[in-house]
Amino acid sequence: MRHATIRDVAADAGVSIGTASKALNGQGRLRPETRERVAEAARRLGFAPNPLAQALLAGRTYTVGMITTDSFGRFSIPVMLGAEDALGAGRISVFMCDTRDDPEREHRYLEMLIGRRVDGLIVTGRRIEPRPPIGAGLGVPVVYAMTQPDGSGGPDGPVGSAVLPDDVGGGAAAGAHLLETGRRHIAHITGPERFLAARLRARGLRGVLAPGGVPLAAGEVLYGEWSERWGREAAGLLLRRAPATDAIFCGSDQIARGVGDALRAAGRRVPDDIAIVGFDNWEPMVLGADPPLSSVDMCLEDIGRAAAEDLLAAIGGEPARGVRTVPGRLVVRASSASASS
Amino acid sequence: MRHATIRDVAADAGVSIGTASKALNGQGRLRPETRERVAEAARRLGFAPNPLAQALLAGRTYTVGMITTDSFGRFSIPVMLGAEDALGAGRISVFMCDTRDDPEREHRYLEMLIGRRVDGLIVTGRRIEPRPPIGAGLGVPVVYAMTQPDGSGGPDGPVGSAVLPDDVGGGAAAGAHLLETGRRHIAHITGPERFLAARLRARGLRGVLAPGGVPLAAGEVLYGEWSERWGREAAGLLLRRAPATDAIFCGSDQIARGVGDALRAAGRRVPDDIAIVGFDNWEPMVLGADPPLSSVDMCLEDIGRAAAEDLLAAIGGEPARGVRTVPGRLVVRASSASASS
DNA sequence: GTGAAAGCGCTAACAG
DNA sequence: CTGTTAGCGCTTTCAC
Repeated sequence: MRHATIRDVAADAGVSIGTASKALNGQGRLRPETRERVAEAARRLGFAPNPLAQALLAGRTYTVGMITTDSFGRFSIPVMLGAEDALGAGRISVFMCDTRDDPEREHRYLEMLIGRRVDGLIVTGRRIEPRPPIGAGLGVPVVYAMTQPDGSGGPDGPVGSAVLPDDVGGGAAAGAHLLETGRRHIAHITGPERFLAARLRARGLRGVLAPGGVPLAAGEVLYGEWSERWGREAAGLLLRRAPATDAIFCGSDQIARGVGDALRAAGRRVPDDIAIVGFDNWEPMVLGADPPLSSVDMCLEDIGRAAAEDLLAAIGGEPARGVRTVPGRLVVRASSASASS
Repeated sequence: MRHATIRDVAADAGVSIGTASKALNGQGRLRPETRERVAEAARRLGFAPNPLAQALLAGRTYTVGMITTDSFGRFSIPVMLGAEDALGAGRISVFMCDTRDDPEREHRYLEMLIGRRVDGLIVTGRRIEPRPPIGAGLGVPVVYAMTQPDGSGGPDGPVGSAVLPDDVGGGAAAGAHLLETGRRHIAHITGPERFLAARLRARGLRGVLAPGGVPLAAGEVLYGEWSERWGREAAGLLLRRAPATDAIFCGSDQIARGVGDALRAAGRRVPDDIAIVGFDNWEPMVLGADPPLSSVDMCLEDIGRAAAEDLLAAIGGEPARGVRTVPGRLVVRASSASASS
């Protein structure tokens, strides 16, 4: 099944190639009847223009490269999905590249993508900390999603814009929800302090507790790891240090799972004695828990979509600047129902 | 930074375009010194041939389309990673397409990929049951990974080959391991019976129990759902029906988690009283569990890699036929250590 | 209104 | 050994 070319269409319609092209693209002035004849021929032959030829001529490929350092992990996947969705709607195809966090692979992919004349690049990651920019003077727009370039981009100014989740807002939403449901001894167990996301979420939480004069249970944020194990360990610690705790906001759903297990083992009921709110809204984790976990959803697909929109705008000549944040949303489930008291 | 063209290189080296091409591609007979001069010019100018032009001419794009129905879920991601890895090594780039299980989207993507003249297609899924073939007479080879086409492919014979995990082997490995570690009352809790994967895993387990005259604890496979909730429920059921059970092989890690929680709640110790083996070796699940879960790893990346290899072979004119199975491996962790007795 | 011709960047066949 | 030519499929002047 060879592809029909415009030549075939022209022959079939009894016109020249140039005329056929004009007819198909609505260019120039042609007799409507000619246009129709060409359209008809194209339809009959199942003609579709060869994008390679078009690209060669136009210098635009309608492709973009998506580079992830995250092995398509839990975070970058939804981001990529959202981006792919938004780009696909604009008839843009996506080359996917997984660098496995290897700078050398990243470089190879970058060369390949530029070589293939992509119209733009989306770089995704698993951590929001600034990373070395992917390259300067590439000649194509770059948008970062779930990660951001460090520095201000060198001599040429910023090398691209970035779209990030609203970690501060997420922490605040969790805190507000716990306050609203009557909790007054709220603790925070989260990942390593060196993670910007952990610090921002903590800041968001503090931001809503402080105005109400509600201190953090245990007096401080319990930084540790992003693991269930740490959740279990920290919960034990917390029960000893601050037995009055009636709510725990966790920096991840995995931590929340560990916390839940430890509370149950210690004979505390969730949510009656202690409410739990997680972060990520990672379905298998939050729905598998007993009771199901309330959690902050970063709306990763929206981040991807936003990044794609910014990229399309940049390709169109209207580059976004700086960092943009996408709001998340709190999903309330049984683990943080109102205290029964 | 405009891309240097072969014309620039030719000019810089003081030769004609044709000569430059030959020099760069090692064709024809040229004076070594000329070759060197051209190579030098290319290097200096950072020349890289325009793949669009090459593709236009050669009718090969060195791109393949990867279509997933799974929204890049837990199963298709590692598969895609493996495939992308193997293809990337062959300098082939991957267009990624997520159909969200929507036949119409699938069709759109298919048209787009064929239109872009991909050299081949990889179709991945989340279930191994036969699915409607993606299309017949596409003119490009297709390999299915983690899914397979139904029918025998219509008038033209099979429309492509398929690469699947070894579910039977996985079930057998789990059973053998439990027998070897001294368990004799082995139960099986798994997902819905309508899932081929569930039936195959059960078959594998039975295949190793039967020869040793070891009956299945509770007398039958407990089919249910792929969820923690079902794991909890089924474990309760099992303890009532077959209190002597000393090992449970679970059809998924999520089920295994639920089982573990229920056993703990019932006062049974893992692994001392009852061993647990899961399936999928899904790291966040198996490592987060307490104790960490033994689990069967389907080696999804290998499946992807195998699919990519088959596709490359097919593109090269040596299409694979039928269904190929990739061996998994059992990862033993604390949840199935030998009975202490 | 329509056709002929040039050219996007490259390779392959043929002259010289 | 090297240069010239044709052409992949398409769009876009520019004549007619």
